[in-house]
Amino acid sequence: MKWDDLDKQPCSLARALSVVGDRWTLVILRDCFLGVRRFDDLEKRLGITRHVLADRLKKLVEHGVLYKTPYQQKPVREEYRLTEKGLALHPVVMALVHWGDQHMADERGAPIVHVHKQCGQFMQPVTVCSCCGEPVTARDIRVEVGSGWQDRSSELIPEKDCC
Amino acid sequence: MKWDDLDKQPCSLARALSVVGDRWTLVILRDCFLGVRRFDDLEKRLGITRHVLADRLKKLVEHGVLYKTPYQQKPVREEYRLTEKGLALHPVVMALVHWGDQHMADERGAPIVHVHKQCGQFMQPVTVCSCCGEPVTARDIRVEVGSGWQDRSSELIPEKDCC
DNA sequence: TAGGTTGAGTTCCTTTTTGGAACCTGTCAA
DNA sequence: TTGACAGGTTCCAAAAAGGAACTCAACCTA
Repeated sequence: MKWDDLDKQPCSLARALSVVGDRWTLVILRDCFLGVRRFDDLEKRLGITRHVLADRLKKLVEHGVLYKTPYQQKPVREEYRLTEKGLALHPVVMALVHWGDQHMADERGAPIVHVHKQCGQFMQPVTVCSCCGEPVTARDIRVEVGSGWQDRSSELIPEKDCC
Repeated sequence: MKWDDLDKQPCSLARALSVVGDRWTLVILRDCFLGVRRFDDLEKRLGITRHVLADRLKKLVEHGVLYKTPYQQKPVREEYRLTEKGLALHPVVMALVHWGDQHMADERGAPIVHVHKQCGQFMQPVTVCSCCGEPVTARDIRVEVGSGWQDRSSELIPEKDCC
């Protein structure tokens, strides 16, 4: 299967990855979450080549994850900012950063820490159930077919558990 | 910057993406979380080419995300299973699926739904603060330098907020 | 007013990665 | 003896990424 066909699968993860699943996109979005907004700043910080950066930004704008807005006239200069759809990716970024902190950090520990403005404490992201509020892990979840399912591939959910 | 240098950055997201940030890895891991374990099953379900699949599985084993374990002798056949490090990626997968459900689904809704075994309800993942337990969004977080920081690039955290 | 700088890209060419198909290796079953 | 199965490897063409140079319009500076 070609990568561009991934978003046609009946799978939300595949659809999400068709937007953010390439080599550079989430690194770009990390910087957007840190407040970086300009093409040149992104290029300097990321060490990405300019035409890949231009391409990724265009796609993110097309997908409604970022939007361009002018910050000066004459000459017109535009910056990229997160839309609500883009801001909604924050749990993804936090989850990845947390996994990196836990499993990929060196002996010095986390390079960046997060402060929760409301409670003022250093925090890690915890994933909880929207119904009962308890923390969930892979072992606590069972998967079922939902309304968006097309039964043309009825074998898509195996019987086995992940562990 | 080359992709292979990404894990040398003082950034947990970059380090995480050096493992799971390519086009196919998270799709493979999605199937692992669904209980798919064998090379052939992965190939059939994913539509990935065999040598990319072999390469990604090898890398995931090298990084300790999956492990190989024999399920028969003569001939030896091995399957791939998630390690604890791999299971710890579940919040990442859940966050991506949830974002896909919310922002990339068609009119039919989510193809797959999750049941929380403990409470028996359909659930969505919610990211909360590890200290106060309140839900957190991008706007609720402030970033600070942590112990793993190397100050060779002191400009890495801009002053601006993300929105 | 000539020359340099800035921001945001494009273009061109080379190197790496994918996609797609075919091939290989043990074992078992017909 | 042939074929199937599982789990790969090998080969080649096509697509994507890396790297450097070029563009363009407006501004700054001497």
